[in-house]
Amino acid sequence: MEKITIGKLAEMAGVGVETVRFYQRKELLREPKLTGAFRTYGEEDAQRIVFIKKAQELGFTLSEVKELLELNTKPRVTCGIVKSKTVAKLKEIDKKIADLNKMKFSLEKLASACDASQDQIRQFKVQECFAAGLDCKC
Amino acid sequence: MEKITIGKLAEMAGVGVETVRFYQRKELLREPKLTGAFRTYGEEDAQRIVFIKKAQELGFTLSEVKELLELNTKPRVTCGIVKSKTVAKLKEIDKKIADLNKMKFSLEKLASACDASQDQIRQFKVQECFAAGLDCKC
DNA sequence: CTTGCGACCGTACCATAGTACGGATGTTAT
DNA sequence: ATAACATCCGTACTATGGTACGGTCGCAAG
Repeated sequence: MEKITIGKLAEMAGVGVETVRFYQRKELLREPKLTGAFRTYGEEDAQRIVFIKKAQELGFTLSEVKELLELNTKPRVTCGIVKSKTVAKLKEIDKKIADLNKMKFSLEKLASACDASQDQIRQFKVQECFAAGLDCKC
Repeated sequence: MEKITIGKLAEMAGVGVETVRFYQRKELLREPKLTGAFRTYGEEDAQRIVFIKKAQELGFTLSEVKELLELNTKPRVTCGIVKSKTVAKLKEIDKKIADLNKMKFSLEKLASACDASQDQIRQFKVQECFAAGLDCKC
């Protein structure tokens, strides 16, 4: 079998060794079984770290990521809770997507204003466009 | 005209007074003109703060937000630069949207697994689903 | 068998993004 | 005019998410 040490794991996941230990302290990663005195990891630990980094880039904090990851580790008895938390996370995600689309729309306008007349761009104000809760009316 | 003090501005934007001063020190907000010894703001400053908060929630750091905001404040001569920076930001945004959609897809699977058989949910692993760069193949 | 690399541990330090504090001064309502 | 409140400023403190440091110990190759 694979014998993934902490150093290999960190390299696989594209993080530092200290980050792995940090995530373990924060209980984002399980404490792995020991081979002798050393921790031994599996492929799934690397996947988990990659997920954590992705989710962070999308604006989730580590404790939110923890919640996300816990959604599937709870036993069957808490199925209703998992369901409602999942639905709540889905709402958050939809909101993020909607806001990003508004931002995208505004930036696309900026890009095409750039292409067109040089006067137009002077009129264009990103913050006006994004303003009032990212509701772009310009 | 409106006479918006720092306290009113903070309230309008849903942040603390100290946060406004902090953004000024970071040059995310202009230093406003003074009415006597006190700063006087406009509606657009509140909009700008709201934009900053939104963009942060979407995973942009303050210095990235600063870049976004600077896209429209540069003079005409830098139009080409503005254009290429805008396009770069649009790519980042598209990537975020794509990742959020993958996350959404996985969570929707989790939600429906919750509804269906109780055995199914035990099989479902969010991290497997999200793994390998959020490429969900489950 | 020893030397050297990697893992072990706790602790300390760092950047980012605020938040609080405290003393001075300005403004407003009674 | 004086109390009450808001603003001014710099400085200090906080939480989050790591990153680095220094010393010890285990393992494997020469």
